[in-house]
Amino acid sequence: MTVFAIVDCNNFYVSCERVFNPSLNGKPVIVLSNNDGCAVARSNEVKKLGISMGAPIFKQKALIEKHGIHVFSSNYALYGDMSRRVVHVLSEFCDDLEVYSIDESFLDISSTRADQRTELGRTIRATVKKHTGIPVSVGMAHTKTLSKIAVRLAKKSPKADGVLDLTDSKHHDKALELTPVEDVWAVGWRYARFLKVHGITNARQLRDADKNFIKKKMGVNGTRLIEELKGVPCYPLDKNPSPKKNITVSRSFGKPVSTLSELREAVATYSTRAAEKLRNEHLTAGLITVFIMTDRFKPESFYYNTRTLRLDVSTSNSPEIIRAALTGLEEIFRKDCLYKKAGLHLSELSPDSMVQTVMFDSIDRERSAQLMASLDKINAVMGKDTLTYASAGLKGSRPWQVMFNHRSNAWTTRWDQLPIVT
DNA sequence: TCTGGGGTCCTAGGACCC
DNA sequence: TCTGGGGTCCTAGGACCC
Repeated sequence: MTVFAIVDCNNFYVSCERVFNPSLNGKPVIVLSNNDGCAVARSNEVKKLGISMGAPIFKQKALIEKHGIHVFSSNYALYGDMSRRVVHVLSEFCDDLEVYSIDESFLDISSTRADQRTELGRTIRATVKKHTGIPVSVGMAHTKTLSKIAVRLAKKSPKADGVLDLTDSKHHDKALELTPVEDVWAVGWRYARFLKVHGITNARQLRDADKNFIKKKMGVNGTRLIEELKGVPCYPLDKNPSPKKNITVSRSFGKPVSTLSELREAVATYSTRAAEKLRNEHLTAGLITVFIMTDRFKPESFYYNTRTLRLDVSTSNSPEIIRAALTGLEEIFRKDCLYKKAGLHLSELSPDSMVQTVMFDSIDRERSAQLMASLDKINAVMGKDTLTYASAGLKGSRPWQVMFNHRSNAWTTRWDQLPIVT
């Protein structure tokens, strides 16, 4: 029988900040979303104060001051790099590894002897800490869902001390009882509300609930969830994630904008980023959807619109994507609106080796591919945005640009921001 | 629910076909 | 134009994840 281990980084973004600023250890720390909007990572000290995940930060001002909470803007360059380092360490323990998210990986540890599993967990924990500075927790079980329950308890229980083996079903009743239903993987707040109304408040009750009743509300995923809680695996380890099906680039603006020219700059900038993502994945897009919206917390004046355009030939060429996006933008732009956010989705993605060209194609695809490759290379070597498109506007004169008022340094990915040992 | 961004999967319903 | 069953494809919307 398969045994999954999930390795989960504790308070990941906060831990990354602490690696490069150890004086933050033991202190309350929050990391914010883009535009410094809401809390996306909290240290244990902050969790105890009752600030929840996703809490809008402007509502927490008083608490922040009272407790001297250290607040950081998110620094994805740093977190992405630290994440790669953690995965690198894990890959030395296990070839069968699925990188599930920026701070979680599943390992197939079926070949480890039962009486050595906890020891393996401890070794993984110590090694990741030693090589990266990041504290992790480990949960083990016969299904992914149960391993998530195990890792949650591993963090909470002082006795477990960060590692919990939940393969033995004799511990299941107790563990599932200790897990509120809203903390079960695949149960969001809407399903949680529904389940509680029907008297299901913990994972044990969910496991023992009537399958058809759950299926009616939650569909096949509900059925799978119950099976997984019973120890029957429905989700295998996915070592090679299938290629992306959509690419989205969107941002809330640092300040609301009202003019078409500012929106054009923003949309051109996002288009450039989206095209880079495509090329990184060796994909091309056949469909592009552009959208703009005003402040969604002001329903009286809310405006949202999208336009979808089909590209004649599936492409990852920046200028073509910019052109299509701007065409769509002009169709949905409305005067007298204060826009808060814009973005684009790319879909109908296919490998760039399989592009179907049309007869009488006006673009020299080979040449433009070479141009894009050179551009990506220059930006990779000289720094992001060394070469950009004029339509994206000039750096420094973009009022719409995202605000990061509390950003730490990109300690590991930028030469000018390396930590200095004194 | 809740003031970010980037994803995935599932389902219901409509259009259209034979 | 309606009557019937059965199927596919597409899209929008809803739910979830981190």
